[in-house]
Amino acid sequence: MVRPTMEDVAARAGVSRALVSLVMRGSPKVSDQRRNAVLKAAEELGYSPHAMARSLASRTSHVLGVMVSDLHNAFFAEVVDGLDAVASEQGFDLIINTGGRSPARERRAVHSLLSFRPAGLALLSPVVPSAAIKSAADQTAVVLVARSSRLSTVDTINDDGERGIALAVDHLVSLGHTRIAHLDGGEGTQSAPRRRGYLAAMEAHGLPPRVVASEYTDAAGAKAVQELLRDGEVPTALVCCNDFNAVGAISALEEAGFRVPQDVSVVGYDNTSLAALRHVSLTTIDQPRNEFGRLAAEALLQRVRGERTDPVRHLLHPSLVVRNTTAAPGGPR
Amino acid sequence: MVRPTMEDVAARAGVSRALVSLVMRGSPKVSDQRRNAVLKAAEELGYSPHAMARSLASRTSHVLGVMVSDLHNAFFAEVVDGLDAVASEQGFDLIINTGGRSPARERRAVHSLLSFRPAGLALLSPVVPSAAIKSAADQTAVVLVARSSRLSTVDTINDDGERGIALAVDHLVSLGHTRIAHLDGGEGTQSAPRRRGYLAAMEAHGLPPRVVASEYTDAAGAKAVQELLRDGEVPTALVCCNDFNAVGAISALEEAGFRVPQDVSVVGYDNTSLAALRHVSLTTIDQPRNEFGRLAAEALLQRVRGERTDPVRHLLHPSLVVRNTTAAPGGPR
DNA sequence: TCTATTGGTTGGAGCGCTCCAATGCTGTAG
DNA sequence: CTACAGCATTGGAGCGCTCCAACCAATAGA
Repeated sequence: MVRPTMEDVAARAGVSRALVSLVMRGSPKVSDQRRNAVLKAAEELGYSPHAMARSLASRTSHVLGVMVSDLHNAFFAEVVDGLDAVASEQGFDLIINTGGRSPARERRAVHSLLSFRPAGLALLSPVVPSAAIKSAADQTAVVLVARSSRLSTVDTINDDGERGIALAVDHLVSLGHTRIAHLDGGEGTQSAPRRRGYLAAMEAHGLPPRVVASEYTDAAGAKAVQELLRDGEVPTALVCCNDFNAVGAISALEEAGFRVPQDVSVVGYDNTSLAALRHVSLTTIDQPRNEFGRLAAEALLQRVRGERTDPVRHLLHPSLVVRNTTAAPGGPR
Repeated sequence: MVRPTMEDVAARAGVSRALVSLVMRGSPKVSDQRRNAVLKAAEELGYSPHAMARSLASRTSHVLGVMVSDLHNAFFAEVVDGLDAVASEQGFDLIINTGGRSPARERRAVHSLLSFRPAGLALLSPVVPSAAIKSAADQTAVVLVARSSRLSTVDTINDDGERGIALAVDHLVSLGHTRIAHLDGGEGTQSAPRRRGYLAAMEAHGLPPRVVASEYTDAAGAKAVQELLRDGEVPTALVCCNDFNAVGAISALEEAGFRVPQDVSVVGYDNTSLAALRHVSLTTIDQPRNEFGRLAAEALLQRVRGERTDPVRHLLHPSLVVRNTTAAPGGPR
C-alpha cells in the first residue's frame, strides 16, 4: 500500500532524482542508457508519478474538471466522450463530478472541482446562477455547454434550437401537414429557443401556430396530448420539446386509438438512444453531442495555452433524423 | 486567475500560516476571535484550500476514484448517486472517470485515477483483466461493483442474478406459462448467473428449458426473436437478459404480428428508465442500484479507516417490477 | 595547448499545505 | 512571588515533485 517515490526510482537506477523527473516527462536530453535504466527501475518498483505533487511543483495542471448536471441523461455521456477524446489526445485528464440538477449540489461540485486547481472547467448544462459561474471563471478557464451566458470570460457551446425546430416543421410541411402543434418544454433550458423556432417556422409557412404547455418528461408529453384530445382539436403533427416528451405523446395517442404516423406524426428532439430503438423509431432532431464535447475541450485548451482571451460562442447546427413516426397526413405515402 | 494561498490569508488576518491551517481544518483549539479574523480574510480573498497540496502534505486523501465502464448506461448513474451520497456525507470527494468499455481505455482510466492517490477506488463493471485489478488493489482500497472476483484484497458488490431470473420465471409460471425461453446475454458480465438462474428455475418447476443465444442490445433481442420465429416454435413467454434486449424482442414480436402480452409475455432485467416509460411499460427485474453505490462507498471507507482488511462480498436481492408486458398466456385474464 | 561549446547530469529551492515540537501567555496553586 | 499547568499560537521540516542554475566531461575550434 506504500507507493514508491521518484527518490526510490533514482536510487535503484543509480541516478539523481532530477534525471528521473526528466525521463518521466519524456525529455529528449537524456542518454538512452540512463533512460533505460530509469524505466527499468520504475517498472520494477511499479512506480508511477504522483499527479498532485507534479502539478503542485510545476504550477500547472493537466486536469480538466467536468461538472455534469445530470449523470442520468445519456446526452451528457456523449459530450463527455468528446471532451475525453480531445483532452486525452493533448495529455489532459478529466475529473468528472455531478451536480444532480440541484443548484446547491452543483455549487459544491464546482467548488470541489476547483479545489483541484484544474486547468479548465467544463460545465454541462449547469443550473447554478450566473454569479457562481463568474466566480469560477475568475479562477480558471470555463466553458459552458448547453447553457448560454453573456459573461465575457466564459466560452459557450450550444445547438441552434431555433433552427432545429425549424427543420422539424419544414419536414412536416413538406409531407403535407398544416395542423402542427408544439409541445413546449416550459421552464427547461433550451425550451425558449425551441418555442421561438417553432413560431417563426410556422409563420414562415403561413400556418397558424398552436403551443401546448408541457415539460421534458414522458408523463408530461402524455398529459399534454390528453389535454389536446379533450379540446377536440387534434393536429395532424406534433413537434415535441424532446424525445421523452415525444414518446409520452405517442403512447397517449395510441391509447386514444390514434395510429402513429398514419393519423398523427410525431417529431422528438435530441436523438437520444431511446429514439433509435426499433420499438420507438422516432423521427427526431440530432444535436452533435460529441462535437459539443470536442469543441468544449478545445475552447478550454486554447485558453489554457493562452492562445485566446476573447470568448467564443459556438452555435452548432442540429440535423433531422427521419425514422418511422412521421408520414404524410392521412397515412404513409 | 492567480489564486490566494494560505500565506496570503495569514498575512491579511495578521496570524501565522499554521493558524490558518487549523481554522481551515475546523480545529477546536483556536480562539473565536482569531477564527473569525481568518474566516473573514479568507472570504475577502476568495480563498479555498488547495486540495492537492493538502493531501500531499497530510499524506492522506479525501478522494475516492470511480471508474465507470460505460457512462452511456444510466445504470451507473444511480450507482454513482449512491456512492456520492455516502462519500460526501463523510467528507470525501468523488473523481469519476470513464473507460468506454475498452480494456485499454479502462486501464488508462484506472492509471489516471491512481495518479491522484485516492483513498479508495470503485470500479463499476470493469472489463480489465483481474491482474490489473490486483495491481490497483496493491496501491489502494478497491471495490468492484457488478463484477465478481476472488481476489482477497478487493470487496465486491453484486446482485443475485440467479435469484433475479428466478423471480421472473416464478412470475411467469404463476401466470400459467409453461413454454418460457431465455434470451441469453452471451459474453456479457452477469449473463452466466442469469442463465444458471433460468435453468435452475425451469428445472425446479419441471419445465423444459430453452436458451436462445443473444446479447445485451435491442438489435440482438430482435434478431433472437426472429430466429425463434423461423424455427416455428414460439414460446408463450420470454425472459430476456436485460431491458434493451427485451425491447428489441418486443418490436420483433409485434412486427411478426404477435401482441405483447396477449400472445407473448416478455420480462426484462435491470429496470432501466426505459422500462418505466409508459410506451414501453416493461415488466422487469430491479437491482438496488443506489444501494450498490452506498455499499461500495461504505466498503471503501471501512478499509480506509482501517476497520477491516478481510474482503466483503455483498450479494443484493433483486426484485420483480410488474408492468404491462406480462399476462396469462392466451390474453390478459 | 587552451578556451568555447555542447549535451548530459545534478543539487537545491520551492510549490501550498500539514504536522510537530517549541513558544508565549494567561491563570491558579503553592 | 515563583512554579506550573493548560491553552493558543508559531516556525520549521517535509510531502513528491519541477525547474533552474551550476556543473562536468567530451569534443571542436583557435
